[in-house]
Order: sequence, then C-alpha cells, then structure tokens
Amino acid sequence: MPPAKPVPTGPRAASRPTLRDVARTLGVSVATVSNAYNRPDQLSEDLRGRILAAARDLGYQGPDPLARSLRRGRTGVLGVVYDAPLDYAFADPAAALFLGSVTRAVHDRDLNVLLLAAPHDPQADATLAVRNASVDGFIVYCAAEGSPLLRAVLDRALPTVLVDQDPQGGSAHVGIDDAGGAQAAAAHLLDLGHRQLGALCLELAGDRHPGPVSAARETQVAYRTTAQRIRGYRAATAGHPDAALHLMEAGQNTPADGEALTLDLLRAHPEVTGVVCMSDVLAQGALRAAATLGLRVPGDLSVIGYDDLPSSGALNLTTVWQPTPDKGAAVGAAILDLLDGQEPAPVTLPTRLVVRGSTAPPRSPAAPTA
Amino acid sequence: MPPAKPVPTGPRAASRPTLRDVARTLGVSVATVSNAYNRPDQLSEDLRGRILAAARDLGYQGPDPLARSLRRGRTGVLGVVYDAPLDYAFADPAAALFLGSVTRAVHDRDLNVLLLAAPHDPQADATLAVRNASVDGFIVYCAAEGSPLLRAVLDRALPTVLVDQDPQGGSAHVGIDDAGGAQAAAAHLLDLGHRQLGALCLELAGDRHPGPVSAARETQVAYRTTAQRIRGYRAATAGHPDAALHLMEAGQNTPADGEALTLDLLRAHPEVTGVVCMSDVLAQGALRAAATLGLRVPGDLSVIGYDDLPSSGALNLTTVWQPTPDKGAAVGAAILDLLDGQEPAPVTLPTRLVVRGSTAPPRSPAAPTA
DNA sequence: GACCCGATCTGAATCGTTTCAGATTGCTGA
DNA sequence: TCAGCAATCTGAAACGATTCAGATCGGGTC
Repeated sequence: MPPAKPVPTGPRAASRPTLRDVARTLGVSVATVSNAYNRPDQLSEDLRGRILAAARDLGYQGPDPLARSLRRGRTGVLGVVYDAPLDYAFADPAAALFLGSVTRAVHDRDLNVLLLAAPHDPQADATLAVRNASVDGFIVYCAAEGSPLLRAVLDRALPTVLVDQDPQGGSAHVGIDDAGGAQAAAAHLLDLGHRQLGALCLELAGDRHPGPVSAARETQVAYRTTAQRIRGYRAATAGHPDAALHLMEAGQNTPADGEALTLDLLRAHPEVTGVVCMSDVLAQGALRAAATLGLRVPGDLSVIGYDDLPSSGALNLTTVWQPTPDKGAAVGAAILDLLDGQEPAPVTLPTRLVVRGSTAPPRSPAAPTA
Repeated sequence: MPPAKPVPTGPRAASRPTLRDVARTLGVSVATVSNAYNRPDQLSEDLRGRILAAARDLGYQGPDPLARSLRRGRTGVLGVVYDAPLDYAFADPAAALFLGSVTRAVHDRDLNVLLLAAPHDPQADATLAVRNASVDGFIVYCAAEGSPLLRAVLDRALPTVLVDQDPQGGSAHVGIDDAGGAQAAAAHLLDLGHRQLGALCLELAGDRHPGPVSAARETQVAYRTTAQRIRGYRAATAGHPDAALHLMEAGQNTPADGEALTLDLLRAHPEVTGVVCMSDVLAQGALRAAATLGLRVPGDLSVIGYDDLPSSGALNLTTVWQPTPDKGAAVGAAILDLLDGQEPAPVTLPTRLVVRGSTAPPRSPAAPTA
C-alpha cells in the first residue's frame, strides 16, 4: 500500500492569505494570480480586475517580498557597513550626510539600504550581521585594514565598493584626496607663520588608544583615512625644518573628545599656536577647549577642521571641504555598475581648503598678552 | 506512458554551492547539514566537523539568509521609515543621532535596520519601498498626518512604532514633550523682556510652502511635532498681551533655509529681538543671518534652538535639549515588546531648556547703537 | 477544411532552507 | 532475551512566490 498522502490542513487559521489562497477562491492558477501582479499583459483586463478585487476582499497584501526575492535572486537591498557601533559613527554628521547621498543615488533604481555595523559588545561576533544579511551588494564605509568585518564582507563575494579604503579583493573603490586636503590645511597654518602645530587625529587603529601618538604607533596605522591625512600633515611640515607637529589620537570622533585632547595637547605643549583636526567634530571640541582656557580664536589659537559640515559655517571654522554628495553619487554609480556586471573605474575626488575666521597669523612670541 | 521525469541539470555551472551540494558530496541528508549549522547537538561532533570542512572546501558560505528567513518567518530586519528623502532627513544631525540610538537598542537582539524613505521624484510611487520591504516591523520617524507612506506601513499590519506622531492603528507610540520644550523656549525670551518674537518652524505640511505662515495655514498642520511646538510658543506668548509672535515656515531643515528665513523675517519685522527655532540646524542659520546683518548675538538678537546637538555647545547656543539616546532606547524597547507579542505602554519623554550664551535681555528700544 | 496564430490561462519545477516525524543503531536494565 | 531508550541521522513537507513550456480556443487566411 502506498503511504497515505498527508491530508491538507484545510483552510488555515487566521494566518496571512497567500497567492495560493486568492487563486483558490477564484478557481484560477497561482501562475495567473502572480501574473496579475507582475505581468498585466499576460491576462485579460477582466480577469485581472477580478483577481485584484478578490485579493482586496481577502486582505491579501500582494506578493510576499521575501519569497519573491528568493525566487528572483535579488533582494533590492544594499548593505552599508560601518566598522564601528552606529551611534558612534553617526555622532559625526559627515557620516550621516554621506549615507544620505548614497541612498539618494541608489533610490532611483529602487534599491534600499540596510545598515550593518559592529556590535557594542566586543565579545559578540562582529561578522554575524554581515554573514546573515540578505543583500545584493555591500558598501563598506569605514573599516580598518584587515578588520574581521571587512573580511566577512569580502568572503560573501558580492558586488562591493570600498569607501576611503585601499582597493582589494576585486571590489570597486571610491575615495577622496585625503592627503592633499590635510597637506593644504597644515600648509595654510605654516604660511600664516605658525611653527608649533598640534594635530587632532581620528583613531589610528581599532584598539582604543587615545592620547599622544608615539612614533611607534604612527608607523602602524590601520585606517587608511587617518594614515593619509597624517601623511599630508607631515608632508607640509617637512618643508619647514623649524616646524614641529604634535599628534594626538582621539578615542571617539566627538566634540567631547576633541575638547579633552586639546586641553591635554596645550598642557603638554603650551607653545602650540595652531591645531589641525581630522574632522570638524573634533575641531568643535578644540574651539570649546580654547573658550574654556580663555584663549581667543584665531587670535591666540588657530583651528582647522576637516569635512566642512553645514554647521561649520555658523562656527566660522576654517576647514577642508570634501564633496560629500559627489562621493555618495560615485559610490552609488559604482555599485550599480557592479550589479550590472560592469567594472567601474576607481574614483578619487578632490578636497579644497575653505578659509574662514578660525585661522590667523600667530601672535608674535614676545608680544604681551592683549 | 508517464511523462518523462525532467533530467536534473547535473553539476550546476559556477553558481554558488547550496546546502544540498555539501550534503551530496558527503552522502548525508540536507537535514543533517542544516543541523550542523543550527543545532550542533543534533549530530556527532565528528560528522559535524566533516560537514564544516567539506563546506569550506566547496566554498559554501553557510545557509542562505533569504531562504532561511522565508522558512523561519522572520527576517531580523526592522524598517525605519522617513517620510522625506533621506539626504534631506540626514541634513539634521538629530535625525542621524536618533537613528544611531535606535540601532544601538535593537542590535542586542541581532536586529538590523533597513532605511526606507520617500523618493526624490514626486511622481514615483512613495509606497513601493514600504510594500516591498522584507521586515519584521516598522519604525516610523517622521510622517505627516495621513501620508501615503504612513498608510502603507499600517496596511502591512506588522509590529509598528510611531515616533513623534499621534498614536493610531494599533501601533506603539514614543514621543517627547514637544509643546513643553517650545513653551519653555519662548517663555525664556519673554522673561528676559523680549516682546517681538520670531519663530522659525519646520514644515507644517508636506507641500513645499516656505515663508511667513498665514493664519489659515496655521490651522492645518500635518506634522504633529510642528503643531505641538507652535502650540507651545503660542501658549507662552498668550500670557503676555503685548507680545507678538511671527511664524516663518522652512522649506527644508537646513542652515541655509534658516538663514534665508531669518533675513526675510527681520526685513518684514525689524522690531523682532528674539527668535525661537524648531531645530538647532535652523538656529545655525539664524546665527549666520545675524552675522550677515552685522547684528551681535545675543546683544542685538537672541536665538534659541531645539535639539541640543553636540555642535551647539561650540556655538554657545541656548536650546531645548531632548533625550535622544533615551528616545532611541524607548523605541527599541517598544518594537522588541511588539515582536514578543506584548503591548508596550506609550512613552513621552521630557525636554529641558539649556541656557547658553545666545540669549540675553533685549537692548532697550531707545538705546543708541553700541 | 486544414493550418497557423495570438491571446489566455495552467502545471509543475524551482529558489535554498528549516523542521517535524520517524527510522536505525547500539546499549542498558530487568 | 527483549522492551526501552538515547543518540544519530533521514525523508519529505513546508515557506510563498516566479517562470518556462505547453494547453486550449476562437478566428483569420489560403
């Protein structure tokens, strides 16, 4: 005797109706109902109308996105990967602005963005989210050299674009002229006559190591952006044998860290008259520190940022502008190319020094206060 | 004759290996391979090791997330919905900070966040992204009363939390004391002696209508946040019969718009000595406008913001603080409750006036300039 | 009348998993 | 000796769609 065919479970409970349910109530095939949604030209207007009506009556919401993605082999989702907890990342408006410009670029093709980030808990498996993400491609925004997260992304072997990172593993690359911008910033201060400079750096590596940067540490920078900008600062000072550059590393990219770092810097090196910062957010902290110490900007201390945030206009902050909207557009274009099977050319976008009111020649050393 | 069984396509091309492929190479069942990944206790350590090894050799990356989601009925993704193009939304760091705090709250449960927003093209179907999103729930951040996007979300009948919005349709609610904060801001200026006030408002409705707010328009505010804050401003001025409040509506929440609006305001009402703003971003614009006009802050013009962004410290801006991290945590807790089948209580968080240096008593009317 | 064609509609395979309900095996205790 | 049981492993049914290769049918052409 053949094994009894399992009895179908009759009309299912209050569960969501499926394509099959609406097919059954009309006595048509599921293929036809599917066509009613996806290929209106494949069935008569009349039947299509009846199907859509029946669907409405049943409370059917249209084809399940998940099942559709599985069958079609595309999800319509791009993973944007930050190698840091997201609330840290978004403490910098520049990160958010970039994200906005990326989504703008990919929305036209009906792609959405899934946020993937490192967990807060350092014990937790950082790669889990990346490994379990249902996406058509990745955009990696900020990852240290050799980070597990980055490796997990590359392992997925999906279309991937690396932002501000050394190209590797067959992925596309978009970046800015980090070194050039930094060099311009430091050169600006040197041209004004400053010789004792401080630099507020973003993290050099994923380990938390805030404070003065040792020569040893400076040789092993994991983040490309940080490495390039240090290179720029160094290149500028190299032209002035009498110039000194004191590097400070931030634990987090926040005004609070920038303020603390500046206080430390000026305590250790009171001779410093100009500070270059790797972000406007850090520069905001430097401005606060100056206010705390009763130093006038730019009279007693010159400050330069990096990014040119919208708020930096109101702060009258001299800074290095970068083309955030273009960057997002370039990233979007690159990932779309990859999805289309084409190989996009690497992109490096320009930066530009924006001189505002937070920089001026140093007070001459011997001059009396005020 | 029975129809010939279709011939299996042999070893598939260079396509990605599946669970079945690794099962076949070891001669075990797919169930066992699945268990090797999901239920290590269901098979011997020995076999499990061989399976994982074979998987590695084949280049199998682990169970496909999509198929897994379909079968399990959960995606591990939450949709965060903005009823505006994302690059506009993220022009306000407050939006980004909120998003960061939400992701922080849900990451602990291995949930990720999918960004869903209105398209730039007003012709495009705004609801498409929401209808096609594979998510376990929604968080709606900023939607006008009766917006199609909001309706589309509610139609999906998934766990949903509404942020800064009137509760409706069985969804949870998290908000702040918008009116209270606004009232405190306006009251602060009135207490200082100001009587001619300007107010820089966020959009009143989804149509783009920047400029002075007519009485008619004021009666039909689509955004709850805007409505509540206007109510707060009005409540404060109501106590002073000799006080006037001039409402200006922003087209976008950006410093540029805030600046333009302030210039318009002061041109039309030179008697204004204090400006309350519905965001710090707009307040940044007001500060710039003052600088442009050669007005000193707070000597000639007092300015108050809303949000207390990190950058507002450096700007020395008096503003209304709101507990962004708590808000994200509350939203996260609410959505997790809903996913667990529980009904979270509505949450309303407090706001607080932070007095800094951008507010002072008005220069006495008759006093000579400087 | 035979043939072909376009317009509609259907059957069934497939996407890649998870999981329930056994089957098999070897061992223990009575 | 044999029922009972724990430890392993398997078969096959979902999950909810898309899509390809026909089937059916009425009408136009020669």
